[in-house]
Amino acid sequence: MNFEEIIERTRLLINKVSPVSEESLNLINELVVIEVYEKGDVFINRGRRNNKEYFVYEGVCRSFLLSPEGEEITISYFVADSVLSPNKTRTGNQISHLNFQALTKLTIASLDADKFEQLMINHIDIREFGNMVLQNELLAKVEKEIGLASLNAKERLILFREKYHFLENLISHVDIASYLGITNISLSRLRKGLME
Amino acid sequence: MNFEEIIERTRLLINKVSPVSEESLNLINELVVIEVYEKGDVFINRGRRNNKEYFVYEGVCRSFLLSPEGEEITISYFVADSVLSPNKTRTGNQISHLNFQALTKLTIASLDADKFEQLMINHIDIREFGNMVLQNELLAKVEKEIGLASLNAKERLILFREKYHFLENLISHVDIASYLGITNISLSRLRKGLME
DNA sequence: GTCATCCTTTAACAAATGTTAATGGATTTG
DNA sequence: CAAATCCATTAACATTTGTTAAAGGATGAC
Repeated sequence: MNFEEIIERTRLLINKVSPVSEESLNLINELVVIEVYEKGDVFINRGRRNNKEYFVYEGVCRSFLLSPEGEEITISYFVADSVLSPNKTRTGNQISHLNFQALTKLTIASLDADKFEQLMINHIDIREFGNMVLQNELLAKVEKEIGLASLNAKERLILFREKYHFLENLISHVDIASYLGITNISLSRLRKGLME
Repeated sequence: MNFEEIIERTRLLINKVSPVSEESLNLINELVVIEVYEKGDVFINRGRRNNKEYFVYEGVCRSFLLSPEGEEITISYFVADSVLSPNKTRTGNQISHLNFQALTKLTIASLDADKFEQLMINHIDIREFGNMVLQNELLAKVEKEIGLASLNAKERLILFREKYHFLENLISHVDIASYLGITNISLSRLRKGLME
């Protein structure tokens, strides 16, 4: 991925959220460092230091946690051309609260979070972008919360399909089931039920 | 509530999250406007404009939404000496995504969100405070999400009691049940089951 | 104080989801 | 190619949770 491609990728991704000036785009791109991971790699570990922001250029990843019983619970999915949860929302004292794992080959941009925060402070368009990422993050969480609190599993699966139709044949059903708050056996039953 | 009391209330509340200098405290207090509501009052309406930050001085309130079926779903509770979700996380284009309702007589401080954002930009300790509020907000959401995704209703009720023990005898069980993602009939059964 | 209203509990039954175990298909490894 | 492994499905049964309806208790209005 050459420099030109990176600039275009970043422009596309940022404009999807909240457009910034060409000057701001350049300032952001100066911070970009490309990282590539293989399927299955955990690239942010809960409990370890993390001080970066991330843009997903290619592939799919998820955030997950261990339940009290030691099962992996998928919290969120992140697809190509989207922004990972803001550093401030997934760390405390620079220590990560969550694990992030590549579910396919994954190409991401990483940016120093402190330097990015400075850009947010000094540039209103970058601040707007950052705030919009934050809003979208919370909005997605509230939506998921409502789903878990008010819909049954079948309805949640239907919503999941509307939002992430391409993921169902791409990633493990165990992961999807934990995201939906059910067992993978239930997921299999629901899939069958929805086929008819 | 006189000026001195307000200052002390604010100091207490802010120090619980992330301490700020005496100077910053004064700058924040200059923005404070006291609002008082009665039990049942909805003081932020979904779909209406809102451009304030809020501190809860006395009483309890909740955020809620209507499910697709028109039922009220309680998203979060906010108790005395805590900060309401940051404006940026509960609005989009200054339009509120959520309803907020007083569950008891409620005394809150409201602050102009734009002016508060300027304070965050110009004062690192206030920025730290704001960011910490944000982190706590997300952390609470992730915790709740894990609970909904990985625990059964009985376990969620036990957690709720640990976190909000005093609320169970104060507010409607219909509200609590929707927070836990169950019906109030199930809640009643679980309460009985846990008594033995 | 009595009536009306609201909230919680209880009961009986239905539906959804979990648990355990076995089966079958696909993919990888040797 | 065969064996091994992983993953999804299916089955049988247990448990949890929802639905509907009725009853009991508390609170406030008159």
